[in-house]
Amino acid sequence: MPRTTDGDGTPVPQRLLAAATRLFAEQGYDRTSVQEIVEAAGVTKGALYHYFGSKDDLLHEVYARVLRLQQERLDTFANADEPVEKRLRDAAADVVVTTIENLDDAMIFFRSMHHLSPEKNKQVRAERRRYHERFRALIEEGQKAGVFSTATPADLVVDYHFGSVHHLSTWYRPDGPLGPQEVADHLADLLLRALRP
Amino acid sequence: MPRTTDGDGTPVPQRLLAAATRLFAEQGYDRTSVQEIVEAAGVTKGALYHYFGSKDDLLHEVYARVLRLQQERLDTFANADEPVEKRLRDAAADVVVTTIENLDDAMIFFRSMHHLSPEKNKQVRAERRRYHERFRALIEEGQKAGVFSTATPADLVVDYHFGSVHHLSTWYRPDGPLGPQEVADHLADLLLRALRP
DNA sequence: TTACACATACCGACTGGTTAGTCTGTCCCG
DNA sequence: CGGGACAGACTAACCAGTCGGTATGTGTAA
Repeated sequence: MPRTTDGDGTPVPQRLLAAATRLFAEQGYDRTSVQEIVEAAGVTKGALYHYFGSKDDLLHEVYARVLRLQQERLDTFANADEPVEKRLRDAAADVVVTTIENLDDAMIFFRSMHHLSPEKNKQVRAERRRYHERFRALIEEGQKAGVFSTATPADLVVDYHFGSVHHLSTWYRPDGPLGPQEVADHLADLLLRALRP
Repeated sequence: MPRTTDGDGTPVPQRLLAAATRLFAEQGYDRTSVQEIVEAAGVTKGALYHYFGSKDDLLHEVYARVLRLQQERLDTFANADEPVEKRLRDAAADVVVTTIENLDDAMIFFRSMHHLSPEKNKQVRAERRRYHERFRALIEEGQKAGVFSTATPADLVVDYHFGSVHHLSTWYRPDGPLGPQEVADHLADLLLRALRP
């Protein structure tokens, strides 16, 4: 029997990633020692450095996972066979829901970018830009079609919306009065209302 | 002659605070060593610990300064003798301008909250809430007066706007195409448009 | 079927480097 | 001459990453 799943059934690399995600979100990247991570995952340093090249690598994995997920979802909504208003609203609301459902990831994402090595940072920024562009294209499409106001540059509108998404990890509490879908509907509403011609 | 102003004319405590602000924004709190700060300020550790109790204290001072400034400005705009739409627009635009003009402060503010000691963190949160409440009151006033839509709870609207303010330090570049006032006008526009009944 | 080689999956003591904060002492001013 | 304003060496703690070692499974050849 390989030790890869010793104890519970989850493979060691995933246990490490999960522990790191939680600890990075709770205490920040720099305040979390590798020792804490391996203890939380029930292994030792040997295991961590067997699967990951560095502590930095672990952080990078978190980013890769989030980016992949969000890009996939955006593409699905953006390419749907629906009027552009609905596609934008659905995409805008969805990113809110998935962000709330992975608040730890979101916290890390926006708070720890600068802890990545310059090289990995660049890579993440590039992927992030792709996401941004796709979202912007959606808005520009609506503007050209005349269903969205052109008063504000599409770029700024995207940053406006993602600012609020970013901010979620600061104020949203699962035990608060609003569920993820409710918040998402409200925020998508605000976006669409701001875009009314 | 006291050494307090040795070299240039700026007093040592302020030189330290300025150096710390810049370095915290550039590299993050944890990645900035006390040694770097004192070197940048042209003094030694003795001087720093003569004026500040800890590295944490230095960070706290940055927060206190930002909060004081923003609260003052908000109060001025919110209590002006103008219709509520104008007061909200002015306040919303002003916070964008002052944030852009102090991007370093903003960067630190939103990225380093969790580095403060629990006690100081609580204090900052409390002051921040006061600010938030004042802003919310403005929106609720407009909603009651019927000039703003009541479709979205005022709380959420505030978070929506401050999310975008928060986000500024991530994407705004002084050498970009838009000046501070232009960005502020656009963002205030988006807020007011979203609030149209 | 057994025996041996080899790889994978880890363990945990150790190292080299860094850091916040302390403390003793010096210098100048009133 | 007393005290505020520093200087700078020192300490105690911590931490990322390394490395030699061990255990377990797998392929293969006699």
